[in-house]
Amino acid sequence: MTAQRLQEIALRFFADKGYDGTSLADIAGAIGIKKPSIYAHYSSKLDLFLAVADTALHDYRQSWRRALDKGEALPADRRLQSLFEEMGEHFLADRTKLAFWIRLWVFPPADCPAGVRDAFQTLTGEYLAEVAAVFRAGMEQGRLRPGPADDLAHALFSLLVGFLIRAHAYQDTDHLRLLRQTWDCFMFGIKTEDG
Amino acid sequence: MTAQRLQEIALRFFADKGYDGTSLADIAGAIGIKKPSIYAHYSSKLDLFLAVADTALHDYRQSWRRALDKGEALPADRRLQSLFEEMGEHFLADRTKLAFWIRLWVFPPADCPAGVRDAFQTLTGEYLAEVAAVFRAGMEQGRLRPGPADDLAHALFSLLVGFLIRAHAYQDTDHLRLLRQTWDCFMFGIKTEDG
DNA sequence: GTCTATAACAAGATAGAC
DNA sequence: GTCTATCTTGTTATAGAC
Repeated sequence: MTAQRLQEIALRFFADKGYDGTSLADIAGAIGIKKPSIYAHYSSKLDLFLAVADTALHDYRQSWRRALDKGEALPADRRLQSLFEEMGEHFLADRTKLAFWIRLWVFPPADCPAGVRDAFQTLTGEYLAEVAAVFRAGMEQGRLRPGPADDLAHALFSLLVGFLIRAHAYQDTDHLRLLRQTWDCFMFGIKTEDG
Repeated sequence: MTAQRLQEIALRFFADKGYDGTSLADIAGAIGIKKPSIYAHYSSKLDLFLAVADTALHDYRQSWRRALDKGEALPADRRLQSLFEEMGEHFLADRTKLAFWIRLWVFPPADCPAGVRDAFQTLTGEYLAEVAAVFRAGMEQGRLRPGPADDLAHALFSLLVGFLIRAHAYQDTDHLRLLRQTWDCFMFGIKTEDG
């Protein structure tokens, strides 16, 4: 199916050069067809982008849904760690996916319909609500410090986002080690007890 | 000076719509001149961008240089906190500056010379080295847990970046409260001592 | 479904008058 | 320094043959 190939290649270009920086000739050339042939599969450049974005949103939801389910039986603190590492490894494993995801969330194209941005925000809101629930469970179990669960969920999300963006910008270092180190800070703090 | 006005307006457009998404006609129109007049001040669109980027890089360096100096007399843990909050507040105070900074670092334009990206990386490298030194000092003073100072500096940087990008995407919530909450997690951890 | 050809337009950049 | 006019190139998109 050429439509599928088009999405794959378009994802690469949009992730790498951005929506405005990508021309349909680039995409067509990369899969060996001519530019007008794209219109047999997608009615416009934006239509192609929306198809790619839709796939990305589904993948995003699936990734945290699966990561949450995977650690369901764990105590809350271990579940959060599992979630953090699973999400980190998920995006680290595919840099193209990561770059597209960041671009879609942080700098969507100017003519991107508001519905897509809202869908992203809604998904993230659902994710944050789930994470906050795990925080509350951990506090009730006495395994996590008492605190504002919603804010803590946002803080953990910030940490994940920052880690991923740093990984996007620094392509060289040992990210898995840093992922665990970053998690340990969040878990145990950097301060000594007697400070 | 029209050249100065051009930089200010260009900064806004580049931050908001990106380099590729901004046309010289947009910029010219916003300050009330015509497109060709820009060429009396800058030899090309890229030349204008580089001028803006240069200013942004200086501002970036100055912000962490000043934040580091400001807390020089504090003990290491308080100094890190001061640094984190100063940097956070610095970028939160000017969303345009923040958006341009993120774009320049994470998704520079395709025709952006490698020198500019390298300059950014070098600046960040210097910053990370300074932060790592503060970590080491804190460990020697017994106020911070022993650990890999370089990795911890990166982790703290990730946290700041994630917080800022989250703030860029969610323009509504109370960011200063979340900034402090996020810091507390990093400082004291989320785990109870007896876990 | 893919192609050639072309329309319609926007963008960066230059020439030359004022 | 700013303008009008123009050039050139690149882009999205369509028409119509195969």
